[in-house]
Amino acid sequence: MRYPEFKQPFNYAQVGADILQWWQENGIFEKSVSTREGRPSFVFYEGPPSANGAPGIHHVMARTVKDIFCRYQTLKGFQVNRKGGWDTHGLPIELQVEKELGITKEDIGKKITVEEYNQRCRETVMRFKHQWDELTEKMGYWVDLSDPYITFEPEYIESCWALLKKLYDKGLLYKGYTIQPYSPAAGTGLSSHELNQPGTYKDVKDTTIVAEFEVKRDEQSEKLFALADGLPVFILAWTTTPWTLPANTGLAVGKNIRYAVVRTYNPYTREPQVVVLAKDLLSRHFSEKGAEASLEEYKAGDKVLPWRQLAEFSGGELVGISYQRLFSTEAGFPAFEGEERAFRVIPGDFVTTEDGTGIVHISPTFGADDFRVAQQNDIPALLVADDQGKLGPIVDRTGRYAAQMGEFGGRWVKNYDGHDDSAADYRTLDVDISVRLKERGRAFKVEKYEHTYPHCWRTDKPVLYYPLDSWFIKTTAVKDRLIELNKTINWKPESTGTGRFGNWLENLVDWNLSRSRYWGTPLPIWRTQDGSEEICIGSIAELSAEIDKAVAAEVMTHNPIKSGEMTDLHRPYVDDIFLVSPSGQPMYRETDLIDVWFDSGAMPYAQWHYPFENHDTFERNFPADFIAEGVDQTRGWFFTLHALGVMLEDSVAFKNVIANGLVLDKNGNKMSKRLGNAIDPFKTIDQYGPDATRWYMIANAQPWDNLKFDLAGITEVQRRFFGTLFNTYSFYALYANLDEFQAREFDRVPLTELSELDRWILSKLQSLILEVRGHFDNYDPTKAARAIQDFVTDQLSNWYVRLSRGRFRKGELTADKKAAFETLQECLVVVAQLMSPIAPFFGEWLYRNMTNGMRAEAMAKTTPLRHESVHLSELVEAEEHLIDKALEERMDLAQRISSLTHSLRKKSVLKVRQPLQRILVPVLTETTREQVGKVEDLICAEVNVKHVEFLDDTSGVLVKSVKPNFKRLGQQFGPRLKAVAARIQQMTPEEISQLEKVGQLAVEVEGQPVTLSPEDVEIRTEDLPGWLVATDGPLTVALDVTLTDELRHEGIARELVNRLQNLRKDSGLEVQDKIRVTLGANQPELVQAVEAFGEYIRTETQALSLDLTNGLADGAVLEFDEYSVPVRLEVVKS
RNA sequence: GGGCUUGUAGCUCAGGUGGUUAGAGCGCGACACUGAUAAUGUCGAGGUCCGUGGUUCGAGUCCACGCAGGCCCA
Repeated sequence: MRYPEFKQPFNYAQVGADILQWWQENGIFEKSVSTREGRPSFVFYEGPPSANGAPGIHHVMARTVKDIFCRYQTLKGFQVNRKGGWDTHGLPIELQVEKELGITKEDIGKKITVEEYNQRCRETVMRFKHQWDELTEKMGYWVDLSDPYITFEPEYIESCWALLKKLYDKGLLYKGYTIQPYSPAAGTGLSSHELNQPGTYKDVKDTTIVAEFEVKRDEQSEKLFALADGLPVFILAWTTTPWTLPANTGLAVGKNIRYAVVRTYNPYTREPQVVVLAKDLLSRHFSEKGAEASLEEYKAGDKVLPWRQLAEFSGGELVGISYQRLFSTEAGFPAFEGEERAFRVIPGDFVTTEDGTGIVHISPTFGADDFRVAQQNDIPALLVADDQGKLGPIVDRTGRYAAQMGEFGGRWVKNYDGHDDSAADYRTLDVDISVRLKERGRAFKVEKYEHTYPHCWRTDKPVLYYPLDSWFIKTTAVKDRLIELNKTINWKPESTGTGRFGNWLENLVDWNLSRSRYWGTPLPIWRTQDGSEEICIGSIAELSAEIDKAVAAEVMTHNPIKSGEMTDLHRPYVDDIFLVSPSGQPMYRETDLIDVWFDSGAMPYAQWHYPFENHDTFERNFPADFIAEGVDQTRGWFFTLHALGVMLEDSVAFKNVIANGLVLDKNGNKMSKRLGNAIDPFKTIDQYGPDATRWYMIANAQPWDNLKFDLAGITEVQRRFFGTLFNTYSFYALYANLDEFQAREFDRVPLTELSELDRWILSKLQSLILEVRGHFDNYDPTKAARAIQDFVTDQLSNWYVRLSRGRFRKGELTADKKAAFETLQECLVVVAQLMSPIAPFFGEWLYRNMTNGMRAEAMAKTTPLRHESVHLSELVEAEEHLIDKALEERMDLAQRISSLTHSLRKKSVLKVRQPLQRILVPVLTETTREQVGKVEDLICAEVNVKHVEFLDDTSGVLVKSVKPNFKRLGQQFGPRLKAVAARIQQMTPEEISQLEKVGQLAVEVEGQPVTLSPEDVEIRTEDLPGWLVATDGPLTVALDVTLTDELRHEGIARELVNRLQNLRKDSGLEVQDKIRVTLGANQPELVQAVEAFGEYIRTETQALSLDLTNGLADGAVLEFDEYSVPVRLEVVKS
């Protein structure tokens, strides 16, 4: 057997396993790289995954996208190195280890040494590596797993250090501080990337306060007191974080916002007072009834708060007013440096009248905007000294009030330590502060309010905005260049590049590098205690040289690098190294680690240990031609790659990028283990096979759209696409083997001798090659997949093979039969190749089944099919001269005429098995007649009629109608179009005829002469009087339903064939088995049919003889229509 | 609140530059075809193309404003 044959049901998962094994045994992946040595390279960067968790189905999606283009470019002849990598540092691993050990950050260095802790991280981070490797192999993702880059290795860290030093030398690395999101529970500042984690922003109900700040009476405020009639005046400010109120040092107003001065009462103490708030927000705080209620008669128990607006001021007029501190030193709260400059009204550009009071309470240590406007207006922050005398905010790093904070000293700002807060009388700090303010008449409104607030993505606790020392990379210095170069990157989809990424670049801030953690790349900067001298280390050698100086200065006892004691650059070892400054001062390492995103952004350099070695390799592999990751990486890996590329090389780091969307469950919900709707990638691949899984993911939606993952979709792909392709192959294999046919690359039937059908499918095939190449080149795998699928199912299987079956089945191996085999063989081999980037296993299976028999000769003659694997082959070029548009057009006509005829048969209840005499096709042009004439045989065979009859003008039976060509007429007539169109629809047959013959027609529309040309209308035939017709656009078909005796007899013959074939099948006969048939001669029509068409019946059913007899009583009976025919069937063993 | 994005049949998706009957597959019902086919064909049921305005002779398509979902950020 030359072509392997397979039984249904076909096991696609097994193909995956078998091909995988064959790849591994024969080193096909390695060969796909090594055989391209010396060819131009296509550079791909693997974004490193972290192996501290099990891979999910979305990883199959992401990696399929990556794999497709690497395989495609390999087919195109490029060498595609794919170095794998692992992302190993960072908070997720640390938190996982803490959880497993049952410790917190505070315990590190106490309950467990940093050394042990980091060792534990190192072990944990690769825990799921074997699962990742297994998935990589099973899904057919080709990446070099044997020599991956690993971000915790000394060489990798050393590269990062070298890059940092380059930035340092360029002045792009600096120490500063900002108000940053900070997670007291995790004990760390949160990067913007971490705050970008899904689920970070949550709706929470907090106690909120509209606090009353009592205005001091002075020159500035006299205009208010002049209205107040002796009452105290308060400024109202709203906050959702009452715990920041004791740190208040200023109030911000909008310069152009209008503020109202209102006479009213304190709702809690019922004291009369005057308050100030934004005019636009009056209705939020006061009712309409209150404006009418008597000011004088307000008393305890009244629900309606009376109020009167006294005056209006702009924010600018309020600036400079002073007010009393809310929590005073007299009440036990601490004095602080610069207090005399505090408690003033200042302008703030961020103030709105969206909510609150239009006045914003400012605590410079707890808000980024606050910090900025406070600095601009010389408002001090409230700072207190810690036990070492160092000044800091009123909240310490664990999220607790400083001891100095009077009655609230030592209180938790939020529940960061997990204390029991379930008791009914439990009161949060926010509540206690509210209560105190209410008692003192300093609260105007206290209420629970639901708003969104960021939470630490891992501990789930609310973040604090908190001042932290930080090292920054000054990305703002190269902002313009980042934007400029970004415009040269081909983003898929484009909007992610221009919108999401581009807008982000437009609003860039400096990159905060610092992380106060343990497991990560240490910041290689040493400083003197006073910070006046510092050094940035760029290599191990440099560090060693500096240690030598320190040893000489007796700051260090010996050099642990030279002695071989220090082989790891992580903490705690680097922290034990002290250097000496030029002035002889000891220098200590800045204890920060760097953002893990620096690690991954550094992979173009660090994966090669550049700049310490592999200069050539780096040069050859920078920048990347292609990367692909999830859209969530936009401000993560995509950004850090780009930023470092621009800052270090003044270049993009990648030229083409696909940002793929999320994989959701079939209902569009996010997959999560908790909800139990997560799809197990291993089970999916085991059950459906890798190819159908990959194909479904790619064909169903564009990679950058979210994918609603539905297993039923894989089944459909498997049935419809892979099933059809498998069957097409099986058909080829079955008949090729029966004929002992072996395709060769030589001695093929010449093109000129091929049938219409052959030349048609080959034309379609070339168009497909062009189309698929175009889509892949354009990084659009979905359109490529859909084009291949449509070709295989609609064109190849459902038209070419369907209409060619007879050619394969019958007789000797004639030139026509050989041509059919060769054409189908050509199509299948090309399809195998085109599909192989998306379905690498099935593509390989099909390619090898189709070509293994040709290999020896191909190798001997060095022809295209010499390659043992489709993935080693070279992508076929479209032979454009084979594309015959006229042929494609007339085949399209054949398909549509057939479809119309089927439709007519259905209406007339005439099954296809019943032959009919003719169909009638009106033709308006000679070319249509010629086109249809060339495919007449195909149509007749498909719809079982004897011939196609054309009707033209001379027949005198055509009824024509016209349809306005709106596109053309609209441009010509504009507003008059409706009238013109109406006139056209009223055209008489004579007018139509004149338009056709003369080439123009003068008519009158609304009293105006209008000249119509044939292009202005579409002339079509719609009806044949006396005939049942079907139409499809300009095509009309009529069916002659007259049945003659001969046609009836042939119909009977075909029924007999059908029943006999079924009987053969049911009896378990093979296709090539011969039979002898005896039929009961019990009906005259039947006897006539058998006599007339006996030869036909015998050929179709492989019958050596076909006899009629009256004596058949027992045995099987063939039943159809009104007939019931006894039959005896004998098998003839050959 | 801002940026980006999606909204077309029960489901998944197509619908260059505006053109008058909005398509496909799946699913559902019926009938048919088939010695490769668990495939396929024909017919049928199923659409206020998210809404409201606007531009235009003409809007699923362009513009504005909304609504709903998603992602990212404040």
